Amino acid sequence: MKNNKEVVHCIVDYGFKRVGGKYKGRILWVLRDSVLRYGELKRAIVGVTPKMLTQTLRELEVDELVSRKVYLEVPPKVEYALTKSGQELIPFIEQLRIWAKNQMEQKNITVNSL
Amino acid sequence: MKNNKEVVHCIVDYGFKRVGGKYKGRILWVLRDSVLRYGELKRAIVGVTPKMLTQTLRELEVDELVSRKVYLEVPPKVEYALTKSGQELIPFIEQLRIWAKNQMEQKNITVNSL
DNA sequence: TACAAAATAGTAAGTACTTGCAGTAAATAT
DNA sequence: ATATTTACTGCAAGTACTTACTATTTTGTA
Repeated sequence: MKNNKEVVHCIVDYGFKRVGGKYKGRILWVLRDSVLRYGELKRAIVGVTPKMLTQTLRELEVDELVSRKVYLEVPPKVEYALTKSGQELIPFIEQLRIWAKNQMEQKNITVNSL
Repeated sequence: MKNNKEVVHCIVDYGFKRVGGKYKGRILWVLRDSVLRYGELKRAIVGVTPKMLTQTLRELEVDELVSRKVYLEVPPKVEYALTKSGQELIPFIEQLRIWAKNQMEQKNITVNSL
């Protein structure tokens, strides 16, 4: 999302710009109750390419929704966790999730993985 | 969003796919408490091109978040309103909005229009 | 000494999303 | 007869977003 991130039209617009994007919601959601290493996230978010995962995590980090902790070991170890702001977003995602669940039931849609 | 809309990885993924996109959130939000004509929406959503607005409204219609009522008059008159599913999404957007508002205050960000 | 492991970085190529611009329809006002 | 109004549609062009693939770092291990 290099997109006019500067041009915010309204508060709702601002909100969606922080959380929008192909993987952000899922990443925040899996981090809701556990700190995860890069590789663990990779396995959790089925379908992400490593490049995309890293890139998305960087954006979340810049926006201060996710924190990154590097352990100086070899092989490398990096842990990702929600920040306070990130945690505050969880109830919101939870609500979307409830809505989505109902929709999927009504429309008889099933999920590919998980 | 022609994007693998078919490939849903999890419930959260499904939810974000319905509401994601550059203008969907804003459109749903302005429709929260009033039925609007195409032209009114156009003025409300600062920055949308007519093409994009139409396209986005079509997607929302297909997803049954928004209803479209055509009056057989000349010049044409078309009204857009939230469906039941669309309305159920409002509390969610409201929550994102509260979060976003806090964030913007903390980060001292201001809005370009509105 | 070559090899594996974990977490990336860089660049080119591909695909999806948006914009811009021209054009349509049909009744009414001029 | 022509202009005006409203809500679009179609297509080409432009921009943003993703993927694919190659490469890097460092230390313990075979």
